[in-house]
Amino acid sequence: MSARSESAPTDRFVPERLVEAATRLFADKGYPATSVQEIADAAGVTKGGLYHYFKSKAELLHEVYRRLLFLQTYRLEQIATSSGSPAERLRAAAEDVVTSSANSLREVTVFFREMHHLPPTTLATVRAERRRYHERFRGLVEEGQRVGEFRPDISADLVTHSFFGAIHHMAVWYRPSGPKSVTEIGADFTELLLSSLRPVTPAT
Amino acid sequence: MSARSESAPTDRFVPERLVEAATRLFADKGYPATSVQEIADAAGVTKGGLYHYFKSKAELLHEVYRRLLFLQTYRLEQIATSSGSPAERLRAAAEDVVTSSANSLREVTVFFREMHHLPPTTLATVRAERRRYHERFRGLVEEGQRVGEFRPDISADLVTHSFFGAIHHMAVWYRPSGPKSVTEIGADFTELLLSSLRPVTPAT
Amino acid sequence: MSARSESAPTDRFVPERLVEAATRLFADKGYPATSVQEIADAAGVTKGGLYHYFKSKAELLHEVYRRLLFLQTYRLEQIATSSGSPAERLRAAAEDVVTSSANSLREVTVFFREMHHLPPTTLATVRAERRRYHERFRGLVEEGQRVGEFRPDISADLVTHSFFGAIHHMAVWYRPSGPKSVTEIGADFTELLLSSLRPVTPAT
Amino acid sequence: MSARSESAPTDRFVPERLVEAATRLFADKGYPATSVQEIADAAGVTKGGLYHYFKSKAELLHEVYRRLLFLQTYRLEQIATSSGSPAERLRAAAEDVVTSSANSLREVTVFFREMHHLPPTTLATVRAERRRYHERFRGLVEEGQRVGEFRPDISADLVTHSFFGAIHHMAVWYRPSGPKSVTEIGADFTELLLSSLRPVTPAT
DNA sequence: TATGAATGAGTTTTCATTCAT
DNA sequence: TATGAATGAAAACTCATTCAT
Repeated sequence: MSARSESAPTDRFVPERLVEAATRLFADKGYPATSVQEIADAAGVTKGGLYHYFKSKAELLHEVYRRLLFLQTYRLEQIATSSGSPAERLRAAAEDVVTSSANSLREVTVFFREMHHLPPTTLATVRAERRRYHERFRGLVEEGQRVGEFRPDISADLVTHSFFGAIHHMAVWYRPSGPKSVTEIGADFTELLLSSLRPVTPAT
Repeated sequence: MSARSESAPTDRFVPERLVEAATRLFADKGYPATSVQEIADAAGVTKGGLYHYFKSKAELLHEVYRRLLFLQTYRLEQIATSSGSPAERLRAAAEDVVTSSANSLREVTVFFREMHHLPPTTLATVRAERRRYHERFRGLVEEGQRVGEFRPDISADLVTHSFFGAIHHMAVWYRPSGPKSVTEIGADFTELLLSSLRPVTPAT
Repeated sequence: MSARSESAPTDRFVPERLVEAATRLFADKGYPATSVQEIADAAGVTKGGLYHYFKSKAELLHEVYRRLLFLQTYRLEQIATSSGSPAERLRAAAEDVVTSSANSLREVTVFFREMHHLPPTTLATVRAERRRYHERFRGLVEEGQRVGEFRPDISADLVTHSFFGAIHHMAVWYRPSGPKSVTEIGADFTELLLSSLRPVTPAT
Repeated sequence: MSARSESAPTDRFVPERLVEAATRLFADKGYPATSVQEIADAAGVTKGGLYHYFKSKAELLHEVYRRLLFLQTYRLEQIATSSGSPAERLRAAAEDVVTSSANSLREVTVFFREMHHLPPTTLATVRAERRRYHERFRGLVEEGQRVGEFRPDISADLVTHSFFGAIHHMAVWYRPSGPKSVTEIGADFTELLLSSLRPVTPAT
């Protein structure tokens, strides 16, 4: 029913191709600098065809957000509710965020950089969901602080903001072709995060 | 600070007003979504007047970068070459970056978010200077690792990337009207940075 | 009234619903400002469905004209050929035009306002039929003038034009919810028409 | 300062030419069916130039209304406040409306036929002014009824509506090249109007 | 009989920039 | 030094119509 071969823009369904093209172009040139014509061309569709599936350019942007949010929220939820100590779960969550973000670099770039171009209502929804996501992650830090695994005198909020800032920033410097693999970078980032949370007087 | 010129006093501030207006608008709406007309209006100048001082919209964007880069580079240089242990200098540098970034939130926003709209040559220059800045900061980390003040098994490069990612991300959540002062946030961020660098086996 | 066909009962009314929806939308927004999609939506049909019954948007407009012309011509013919003095027949005709127009306000609006959007051949037909209608009505006035019931020194043509102009204009000010009933307005209009035709020296 | 020669579209000022072109095209093809491109072309200006003077297509339509309303209101006011019996003033007003409308046939056509395409606020203004105009004219009829010059049992409101309907309708049948001059038609229309208002029992 | 995908030409509007004054 | 008229290219979006199914 779906893709029988593995290349050519005519594979996969049209809306799929449109979202992919849009993601790539938005990441490369920014949302306002990308024309609907370019998206249509890149997806091998006419402009009219694009508007058959998405009622505006903004709706395409929204779709990029929906997909990333859905994916990330789902994964974090899975990890946060699994068994293991807070430190273990935070470690798993951090590694997962880093690797999945590295694999969706374009989406991440668009997410942070173009957010202010979302229509107001959509923006509110997206922000609310991102806040929930933030709180979920922060919750793991707080849990660890409560049970004594993490330094309690460092703001869990700040740690979370800092961590996601670092993730977002990956889009600026990380290149899949670079010297380190995604897994290594995930491990490094996680180590850095946990390192900053080590208790001042280690349990003897 | 600049221009001690000889023309009428109202004249002297026109370019200044233009850059300020442009910074604000670029931060609020993004570079491509801001029209030259809006900038001129916000600065109380006609479009023709704007083109008298800046030969293109891109040049205005460039100017925003020049100012921020100049300022930050200068301050970091001062601190890095001052006396004190690496840890002391890193602390001072980190605090300074946080507070000065918080005070120039709009410039920082524009810096990271709109960079890809710079004309190619300017972009190359800006990237080079940012790389130097990054290396200067990373150097402080490496120094501290060499003298044993910081954990040596954490990538100095990653720490630096992470830190600047966090700074940039401030523009997303920090509001001057929020509960914490700039100084407090600077202290917190710095503590977080240094905490992550604490040696695993504390100096006995 | 028409179509005693043999297909499914829901089918039979689709074209009917389409013409009604089109009439309403053309009257509200004008012919060019109404999209085929809107008409289809309003009739609860898909666009494809609409094109099954009408081969173009223009044909729908044409249909609005056909119906109104058929109706009005038929009624005037009936009245004009009935018995009674010219004044009596003119009175009956006028009352009938006013009331039937008031009951088909939307059709009347479309008739006069959107006529120039008819395709050329249709337009010619419609104009010819309207001219016949005009002449039929004017004939009644002229008859009355010949037999001395009406002032002979007033142009029958002008009276007719004026009367139909007034009728058309009803769409601008008349509202079914207004203070006067359709019958009252019909009586008033008729009185006004006949009043203007009264002989200068009343029959003694 | 103004037109030195009497033809060529480059004479007169640009906004003037644009309004004239718009009036003609709106009258010929209707407002929605007229493209901004056509107006610009007809006025010998680029589309950008058009938008330099009028901020939207709707504003051009509005301008057509402003001019006609201003003109007609001014003339009626002059006549209504002049000396003479109500009948004399009504006669003067009617003749003037007919002739000035005949000389602005296109404006009149646009006025009645395209009114519903005005933006809501403008529409409200225009309707209010038209209502004042209507009331002014109706006032003359009422005055004449009060002093016994006109039949009191005919609705002054209906007479006024009817008269303006007839005027509007002129655009449908009147051609400057026709057999009757504007003045003759004005006289005929006026005679018709006054004829309908003659008292039933003439003053003996 | 009816659908919905797709097209391509056309719509209004914006905008960075130039230039005569 | 500054203005405002003018341009021309490009933007987002709409729409009547066709057609395979």
